[in-house]
Amino acid sequence: MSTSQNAIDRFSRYHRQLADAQPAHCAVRDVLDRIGDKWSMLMVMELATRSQRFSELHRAIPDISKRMLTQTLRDLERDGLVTRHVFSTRPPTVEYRLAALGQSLLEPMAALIDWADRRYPEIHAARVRFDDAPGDVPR
Amino acid sequence: MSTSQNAIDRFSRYHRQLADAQPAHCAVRDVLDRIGDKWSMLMVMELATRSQRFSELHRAIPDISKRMLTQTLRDLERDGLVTRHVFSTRPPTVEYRLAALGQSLLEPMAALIDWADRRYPEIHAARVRFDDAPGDVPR
DNA sequence: CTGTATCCTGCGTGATACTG
DNA sequence: CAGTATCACGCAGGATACAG
Repeated sequence: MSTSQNAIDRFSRYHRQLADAQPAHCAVRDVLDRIGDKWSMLMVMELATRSQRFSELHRAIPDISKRMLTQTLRDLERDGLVTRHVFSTRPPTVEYRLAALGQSLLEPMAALIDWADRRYPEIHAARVRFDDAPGDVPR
Repeated sequence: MSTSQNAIDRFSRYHRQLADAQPAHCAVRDVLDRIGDKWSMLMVMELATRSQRFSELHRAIPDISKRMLTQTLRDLERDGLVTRHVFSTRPPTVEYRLAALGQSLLEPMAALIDWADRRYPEIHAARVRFDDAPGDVPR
């Protein structure tokens, strides 16, 4: 729990700043926002398997629009998690690779995914229990 | 890297299902969505410090509306991450506690937050570099 | 093949007022 | 104190057409 404690403390400090109405830009919030967006982590995981081209990625993740594919890749590139390599062929070839920074994200991400996978039965059970609870709507 | 590999494999399987146009409900996607929402993780971290009442939480996280505070707590309760304890006083007292399931999320969350904190300088630098790059807008 | 440019919609969220 | 009920809105994200 000692490793969690640091994180918690950082959050507390951040919240205290907010309470004092200070702008308080928070690195964690920033990263959480990225984690949170619909496609970024999916993309990182996909590129963890191997470097891939634009259309390969599109095939790998079929339910993303080209618009979002482009935008997500651009954001990841901007943050230094992914690198973009253009080959001057006709038609053009563009390959996306996971940068070292992106690689380093894999470990903590995997920890979270393992948690999700292991705990999902419990979460699901809790949901069923909650939804079946008497006095469902009235509070 | 062996621990990441399992997670990656699970994602690949998930994507393959999607590619075959199967419904493919994914536990990971489910959990990522929760991580992604604006307040859930903030709340879990806050409750990790200590159990708190509704208004204490509101003071601790000043920039959340009562509406979202209620909703987030309800969702967390539904998922079994948080428990809700009502005391029949006047006026009513309600205390929210982190359930065991919620506690178990702390470790992987902390790993991610540590990553965010440690890597933020690199990310920030990458952004500056990207934004200052020549041929900024034209692609 | 690898994108961009528009247009459009829904949903997550905030603001405000009300209640037991 | 601990919520609910309503309204209102921005913007993330989808669909489609076009371009180098």
